[in-house]
Amino acid sequence: MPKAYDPQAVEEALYGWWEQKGLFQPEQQLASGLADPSRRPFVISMPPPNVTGALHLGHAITSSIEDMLIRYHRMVGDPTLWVPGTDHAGIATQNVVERQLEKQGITRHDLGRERFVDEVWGWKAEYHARITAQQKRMGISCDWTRERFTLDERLSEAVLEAFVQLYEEGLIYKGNYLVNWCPRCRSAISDLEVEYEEVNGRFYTFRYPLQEGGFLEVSTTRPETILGDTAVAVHPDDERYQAVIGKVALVPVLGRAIPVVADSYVDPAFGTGALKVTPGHDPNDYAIGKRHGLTMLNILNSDGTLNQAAGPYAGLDRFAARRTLWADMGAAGLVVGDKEHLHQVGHCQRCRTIVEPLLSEQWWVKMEPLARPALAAVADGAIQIVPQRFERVYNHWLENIQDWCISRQLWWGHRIPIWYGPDGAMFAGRTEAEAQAKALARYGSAVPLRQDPDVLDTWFSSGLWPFSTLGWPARTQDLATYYPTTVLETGYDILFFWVARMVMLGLKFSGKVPFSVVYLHGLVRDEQGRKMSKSLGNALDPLDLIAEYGTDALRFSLLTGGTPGNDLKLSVSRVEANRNFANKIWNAARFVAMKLQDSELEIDYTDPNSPAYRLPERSALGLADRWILSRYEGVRCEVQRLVEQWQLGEAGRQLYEFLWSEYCDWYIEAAKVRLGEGSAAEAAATRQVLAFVLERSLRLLHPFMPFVTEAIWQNLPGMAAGERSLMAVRWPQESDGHAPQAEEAFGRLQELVRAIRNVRSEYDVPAGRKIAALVSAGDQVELLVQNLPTVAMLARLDAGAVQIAAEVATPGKAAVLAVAGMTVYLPMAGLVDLAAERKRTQEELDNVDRLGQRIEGMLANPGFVGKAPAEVVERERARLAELQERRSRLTERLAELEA
RNA sequence: GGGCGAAUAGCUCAGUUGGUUAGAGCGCCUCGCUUACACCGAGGAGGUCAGGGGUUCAAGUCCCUUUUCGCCCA
Repeated sequence: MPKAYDPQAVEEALYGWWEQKGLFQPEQQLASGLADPSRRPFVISMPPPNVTGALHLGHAITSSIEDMLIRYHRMVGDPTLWVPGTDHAGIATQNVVERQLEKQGITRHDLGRERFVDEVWGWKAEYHARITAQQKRMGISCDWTRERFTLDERLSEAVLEAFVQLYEEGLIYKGNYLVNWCPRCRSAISDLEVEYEEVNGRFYTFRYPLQEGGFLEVSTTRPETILGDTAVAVHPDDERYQAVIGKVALVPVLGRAIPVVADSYVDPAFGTGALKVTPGHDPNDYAIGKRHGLTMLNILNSDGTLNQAAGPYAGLDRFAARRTLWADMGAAGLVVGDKEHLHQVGHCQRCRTIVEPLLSEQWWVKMEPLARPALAAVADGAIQIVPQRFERVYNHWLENIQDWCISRQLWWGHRIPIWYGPDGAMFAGRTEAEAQAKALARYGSAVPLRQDPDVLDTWFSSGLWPFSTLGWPARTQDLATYYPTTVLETGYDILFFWVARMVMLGLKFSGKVPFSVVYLHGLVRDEQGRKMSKSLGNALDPLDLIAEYGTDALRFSLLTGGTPGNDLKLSVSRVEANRNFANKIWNAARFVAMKLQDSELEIDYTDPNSPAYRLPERSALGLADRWILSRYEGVRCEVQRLVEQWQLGEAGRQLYEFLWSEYCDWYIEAAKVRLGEGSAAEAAATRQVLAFVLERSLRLLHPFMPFVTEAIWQNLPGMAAGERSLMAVRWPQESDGHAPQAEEAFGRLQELVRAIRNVRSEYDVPAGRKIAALVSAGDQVELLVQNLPTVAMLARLDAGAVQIAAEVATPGKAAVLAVAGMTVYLPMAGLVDLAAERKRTQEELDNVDRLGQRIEGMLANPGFVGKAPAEVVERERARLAELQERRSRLTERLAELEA
């Protein structure tokens, strides 16, 4: 093993080897005997990345968490399936390709639909290879043989089936309503795809001429919509405007006559209290228009220019029209003024263009009937959301759900399976033939049919993902075995977009919840908490981090850097620290492997999937052995509990702490003594314990850091034999290491060693100098005598010059420690400064007194003694006794110093 | 306007049935190449757990409230 762990040297080869072993597939897990066929499969549908996207930290955190869960469950023995795939991402992908064509001066219309779509498929092929290669760098153990793409033939069949069923049940309908229109994408988008941003706009106030003379002052943020006004509204109770209700106003410039209506929607306190009403371009005005039977006028073309309804302004872009109209109105004396105005403006999620509400004929899904069962699934616990607080967000959205606009005026996507007859009649069909058959039934003869040109919202197909990937609508074996899936893991930002829709569609089409747990992670942000973005230039590329620090370091950082549902600020220094952690384990393993060489290790091969280092007889174990075995068992138990409770970060942190601060810092150091100075039997026992704890810890850590753990495991004698993989070794069962007395006793030795090191440091004793010690050990003589070699090595004492007795004679010039129930004298001729000793002792005494008083206060409180659990009271009593004992030692010492 | 989250060491964060003197990483200070590791080891400094009130024998943790920041929804 090289001196430093080099991730680049091992990762890609290990990944290829894992993949080739086939154990990412549940069939292989069962065949190898790793998975237990009687256990319920553990299944995750991977959130499919955009096929033309590049791996970013959002994918990286998703991969890290899901792979951690998958590896854990595979080791536990569940038949484990992780279904990967990519999403065609309609608008996003079409935009990317269009922009690319633009560079060559071509628009998609130049190519025509068919050639354009071919072009996108070409892109898909190229970028698909790139994104999956990038995902593999993360080490994800998903079943690539089951990889899917939302536009695959089988998945497209699922989309058609879902659409036709919903259509036939009346849950999908076509209608002319107000939609969010992106003039750049030239498509409708759904409510969710509109992002509101605060914009510093202007608030324009002008005079609305009345037919009978006079004016009504009205304000707007979008003057160009004046051209689409079909009413002016005031509040019915507004005294200022009683006289104008029912009168006729004239649209500026156009002179169109429109009514003045009374509607209580109008806020008399806002602006002038009179509202221009544009039902064709504003959702609130649309509602007013419906109530008053107003004309719905559309003044916009699909590209955001004004249409014929705008009269002289036709052909102008909406913003140019705004300026021109306002200037014209100024010339006509209608302008009152304008001022700065901060307001929320809707932008297209994909291209940031300002969205226009627009009347348009689109396809919709009726949501309320789908939402009700989805609410119930969470309410009755069929689906558990982690963290639980997101249930409220989920509920609120579903309780106030709006119908979903699913048609997009794009070319890249699933085409709407509706055909129109010559008279406009609609025929839904899973195939054109099915539609034709329906048409034949209606017309009695074959007629030419025209398919709807639009495609479906990408999220419509994503909503079917957990079951379409498993074969639905066909009744496949996979569907029967692996559906419903177990966990849906994703970022909280797509709770509505994706999660809620999968629940609704899953319940609708499979009659079952699509997953029983929703685990939501936070967004990865930069160190200042800003969203990572290309334009800010603060985006960290996971591949760069992997190249510099290794995949395990990145994974561990993402897993332990935060808590579920909360955003995670990723700092490079943290990744670096975790790279160091990987190196630390690597070196601990180097040490162990070196010590194991040529020794005969006892290995139990009973379970071919789980070779195990045997433990020595209990009687052969030293205190440090019993201590580390007990700590190992504690951590094993805790890690398992935390993982089962979705506290993955805490589980990882505990492993870090255990391996570094206990196994490396204390156990390995202690082991050196018994390996070097102990009997052959002691050395052999120590080797077994070193190997046992390391190997078991590697299993526990493997789901978090798969590469370094596997690379080390391959080097452990007797484990891999060149073919076994740590990935497919059983998760450790409970061991019988639990030994609280050993933990207590070793803890005392640690306390003692720390105290001596502290004094050495205070007195600047060089590390190389071994010092003498006299210890009044009271009833701990035996503990100390037995472990003297260890303590001597750790505290750098001269073992030959250590005197231990229940009470030793007080030496002269010595530093004195009252610790762990003992008094330790460190005679350091010429070094001890009496004044400094007095000060140090006094400070310690003060500290002991302070603590003692606190506890005395608690114990004197009848409420505490009476109401606190007995064990808590008992613990405090014991602590007090110990403090009192320490206090008397310190007082004694102080008296000596002052004498 | 409604909802949610955050506020803990200089920085980034843990702290999940309320119970030892509140922890880690990085940074900082002092030592040290002690035969796994300088991607290291030993020791140390550093916190009125945002403010206020309450519940409790006991509050960083539960309740109320205020402030600041962020997000979601309308």
